[in-house]
Amino acid sequence: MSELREKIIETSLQLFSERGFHGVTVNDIVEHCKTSKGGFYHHFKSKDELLYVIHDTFISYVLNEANRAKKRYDRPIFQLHEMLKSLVRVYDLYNEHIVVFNQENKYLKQEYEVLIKRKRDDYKEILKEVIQEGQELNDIRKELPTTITSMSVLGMVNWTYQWYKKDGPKTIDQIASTYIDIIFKGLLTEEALEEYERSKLSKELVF
Amino acid sequence: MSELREKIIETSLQLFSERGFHGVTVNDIVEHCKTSKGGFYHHFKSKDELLYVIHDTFISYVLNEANRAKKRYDRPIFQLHEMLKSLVRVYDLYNEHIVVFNQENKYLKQEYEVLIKRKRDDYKEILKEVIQEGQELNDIRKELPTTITSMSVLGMVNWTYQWYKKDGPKTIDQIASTYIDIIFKGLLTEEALEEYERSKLSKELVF
DNA sequence: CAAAACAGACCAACTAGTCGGTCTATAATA
DNA sequence: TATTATAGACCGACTAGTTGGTCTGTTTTG
Repeated sequence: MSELREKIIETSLQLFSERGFHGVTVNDIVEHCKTSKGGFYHHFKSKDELLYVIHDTFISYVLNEANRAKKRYDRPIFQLHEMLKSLVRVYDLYNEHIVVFNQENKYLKQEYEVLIKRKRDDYKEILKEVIQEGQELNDIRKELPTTITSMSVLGMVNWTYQWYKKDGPKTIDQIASTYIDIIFKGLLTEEALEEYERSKLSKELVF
Repeated sequence: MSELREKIIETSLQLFSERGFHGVTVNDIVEHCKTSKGGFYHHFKSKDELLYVIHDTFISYVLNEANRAKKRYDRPIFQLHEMLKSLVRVYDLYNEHIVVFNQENKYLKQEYEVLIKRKRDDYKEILKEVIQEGQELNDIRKELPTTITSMSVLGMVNWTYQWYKKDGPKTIDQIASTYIDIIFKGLLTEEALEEYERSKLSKELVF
């Protein structure tokens, strides 16, 4: 990987997350990088491609994490636990990517938008499946509508991009465990919740 | 209120929510309205002011609803119940406003941004207070960190703008009651939850 | 008739993207 | 080894097009 290419991504990540995609010109980026238009367009076809690269980096990462979570555990609620943990922990790795991802996705050019949408939909589908399977096992309350429930969970976690700061008063793991606490108490059946509490004590699940 | 002014707002609401603020030009708006630049700038100082008006309409409405909820009930968890209900029900009234509000707030010019931020912060503060008071009364679990909890709740509800469609398979009241179900089971203490269930049966709280 | 409402030609500023060219490093050649 | 050839990385002045906003009228209204 080229050094300049990485520097352009880092810089635009910071600028985009502060001022938004349309609040930053290509000139702004190259000035901050101490490079030139030529340097920029040598590495990227367009400003839109740069936006796509940022989107793809993040969504590919969490999608991969979700698939690993599904493989690592066989019980849906533990898969869910792992998915939530990784989805929140990403904030310490890709905070700015996430801000841009959630803020600017409407501005992706169609050719890129379809690629991102596919992965985004894949992620949603995995989450929905996990919840549905949890319901079939009577671990998750059957009276909850599956789709709304999965969007609730996703919303709660994804909203983090609006307020999370790395140097804030709470660590990302504290935030994650609060989310998981609320979600598991909210979704699980009494029996499953008791079992989950026991497995926490026995350190079967490490945080 | 001028008729053209309303038409401009309606039109831009639709266009902004589809293509984003920067994906719509003033010319696009006036063409759709069958009016002219003169017409537009007679009613708005700038495109930015129009964006502000859209933001303010929505946030002022929900802020007002929150204050009414606080007055109507004296017990925090009932205030919370009412706040959530109104915050979700707004989707059938201001769906497009909300999409724009959540998508384009970064592009508000500073003079407008401070005004919106104040109201937004007011709303968050009310929600946080309600949850804190609920904790003091032992209605809401004391082990939950107040701030993260209130942001969780807000996130879950606010994320709705990402997927809700008026003509979708679920009514807004079904969605609201699912949210409330999950949140109340997630946040309330056992005793408070039992009481809440009883008051639902006795129709003390109507949905 | 005066003031408000609207029309639309026009402008100045800005922006993404281009293109001919340079510079450096490594490989091929003699 | 000395020289030439080639390729990739990068430069920056320039362009073509777009956009928000203005300004001078004209029409409508009370």
